[in-house]
Amino acid sequence: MRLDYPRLVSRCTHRKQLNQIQAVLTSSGRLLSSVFLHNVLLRAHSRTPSPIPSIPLYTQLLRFGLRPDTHTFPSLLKSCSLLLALPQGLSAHAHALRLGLDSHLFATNALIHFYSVAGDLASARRLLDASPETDPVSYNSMISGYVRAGDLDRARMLFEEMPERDTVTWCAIISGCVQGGRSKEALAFFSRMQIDGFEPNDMTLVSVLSACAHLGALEQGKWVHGYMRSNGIKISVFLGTSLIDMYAKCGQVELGLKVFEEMREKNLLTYTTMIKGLAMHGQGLEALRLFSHMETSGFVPDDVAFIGVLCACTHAGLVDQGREILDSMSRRYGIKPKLEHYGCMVDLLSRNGLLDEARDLVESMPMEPDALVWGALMAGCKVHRNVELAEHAVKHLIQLEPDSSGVYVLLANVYASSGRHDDARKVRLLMKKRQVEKTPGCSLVEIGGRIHQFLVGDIAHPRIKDILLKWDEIESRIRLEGYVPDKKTVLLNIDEEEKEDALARHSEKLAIAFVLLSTKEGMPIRVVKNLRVCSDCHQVTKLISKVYNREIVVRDRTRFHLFKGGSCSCNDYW
DNA sequence: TGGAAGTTAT
Repeated sequence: MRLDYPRLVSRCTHRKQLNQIQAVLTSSGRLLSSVFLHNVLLRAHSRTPSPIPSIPLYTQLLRFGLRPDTHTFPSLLKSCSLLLALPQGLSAHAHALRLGLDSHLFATNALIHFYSVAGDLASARRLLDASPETDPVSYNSMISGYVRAGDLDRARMLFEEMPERDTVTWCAIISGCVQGGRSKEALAFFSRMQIDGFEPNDMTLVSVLSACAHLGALEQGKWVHGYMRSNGIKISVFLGTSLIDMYAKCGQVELGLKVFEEMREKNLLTYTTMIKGLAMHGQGLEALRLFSHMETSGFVPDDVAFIGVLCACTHAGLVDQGREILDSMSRRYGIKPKLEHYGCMVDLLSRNGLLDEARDLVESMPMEPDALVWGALMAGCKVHRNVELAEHAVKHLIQLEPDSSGVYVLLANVYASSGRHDDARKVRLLMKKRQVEKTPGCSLVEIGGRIHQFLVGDIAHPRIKDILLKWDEIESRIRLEGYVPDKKTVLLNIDEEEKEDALARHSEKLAIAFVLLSTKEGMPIRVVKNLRVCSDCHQVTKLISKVYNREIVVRDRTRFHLFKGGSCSCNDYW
C-alpha cells in the first residue's frame, strides 16, 4: 500500500518528523516533478514556529525548473513573515508579480501580512488600497501591524473604516489596546463587540483578562471567569496564566493560587506569573517555595523567572536568599545575570539599608548601570536618609535621563526629608528651568463594574464637590486618631496651608473619598495607582481603614498594600 | 494544498 504523503505531511506538526518525510520524498525523487508536493511541504513548515526549511525548499522548486502556482506564495510568505526574512519576502513578492500571481486574494493577504510584520505599513496599505477584492484578513493583519509599530490611532481608524469585521478583528483591536497600554479602551471595545453580537473566544478573553489586570478591574475579571465556566470554555495554559495574573494584580492572590492549583497543564510562564503574583503581595517565602517546586518539576527557569524570584526577595526583605539566587543563576543554569537582575539586587540591598554593598555592586557590575539601577540605589538612599550617596546617584541619573521627572522628585524628597529645604528648592527650580514635567499621580477605582479615574488635584469628576466635602469629614475624623499631614514629601514652594491642600488632593485620597461616598459600609475598597504611594497617603489610608472599619487594598506601581484595622501588610516597608 | 488575533518582568 502506498502512503498518502500529502495527507501525512499536512497532518504533521513536528519539525523532526516533517524533515524525515521530506528526506524520503527527496530521495525517492518524488519531489522532482511535483509543485503540489512542494506546496504541501511549504505549508506544513509554515505552520511550525520556526519554518527555516521553507526558503531552501522554494529555491529547490525553482532549481527543478518547476513553476510556482497560487498555493506556493501564501505559504512561502507566511514563513518569511515568521522568520522575519525580509530580502526573501521581497524577492518572493517580485517573483509573484512577474508570474501574475500576486493579485490572488490569498497571496495579497499574505503579502499584506508580510509587510505589516516587516514594519513597512505604507507598502501594506498600498496593497490593501489597490486590491480589487478584500476580506477582513488583510485588514486584521494591518491592524496588528499598526499596533506593533505603536500606532494605535491608525489601528483604530482602520478598524472603524473596515467594511466588515470578524472575531479576529475584535480580538486584534482589543489586544492592540492592551499592548498600547490603553486597557480602558480595550474593555470598551469588548462590550461593543458583544453588542455587535460576537461571542468572545479564548484568545479574546486572554486580552480582556490582561486589560482587567492592568486596571485592577476585579469585578470584570471575575465576570470573565464566570463566563468561561458557564460557556464551557476550557482553561488553557494561556487562559489560566492570564487568570492568575488578573487575580494577583487585582489583589486576590488566593483566587490566583486556586486557579494555579486546578490547572492540569502549566508552563514556565504560568509559574513565573504565580511567583511574581505572590511577590507583589509580600509572600516572598511562598514565592521561593514555588520557585523550587518549579525547578523540581523539571522546568528550567529563564531570565524572567529569575526576575520574579529576585523581586519576591525584595518585597519580603530576604537578602541572603537574594544573594544566593543571583549567584545560582550562572552557577547552576549558565544564565548570565542581565542588567535587570543587578537592578533587582541593588533594589533588594538598598531597601534593606545595605547601601555600601549596593554601591559596590553598582560599581562592579559587568555592564554600565542604567537609570533603573541608579534609581533603585537612590530610592534606598531616600528611605535610609543617605544624602551623600543620593547626590552621587543623582548625578548619574540626570545624565542618563535628563527629562525624567522621577529623578528630580526623588532628590528633592531626599533633601526635604533631611531638612535641607534650600537644596530641595534648588532642585525644583532646576526642574522648572529644564521644563521637566512631573508624571501626574493617577488612581483608578471600580464601582459596579465601572472604572473611575482620578488625577492628582483633579476637579473634573462630576461629584468633585461631594468628594472634597467627604475628604474634609475624613480628615477631621482621622486627626482625632493623631493624623498630622506629612508635608515633607510636598516639594512645592508654597505656604503651609497650601501644602496641606496639595497633599489632600493626591489622587488616591480623592479616589478613596469617592468610594466611601458611593459604597455601603464595610465593603472593601480597591485602588490602583500609577506611582508609588507617598508616605502621607500611606498613613492616611491606614487610619481610614481603622476609623471607617474598611479593608483597603492599594496596588501601587510595584506592589500591594492591604490596609486593615490601622496597619498595612507591607509593614511600612515599600 | 492557502491566511489574520493571545499570557510573565525592573
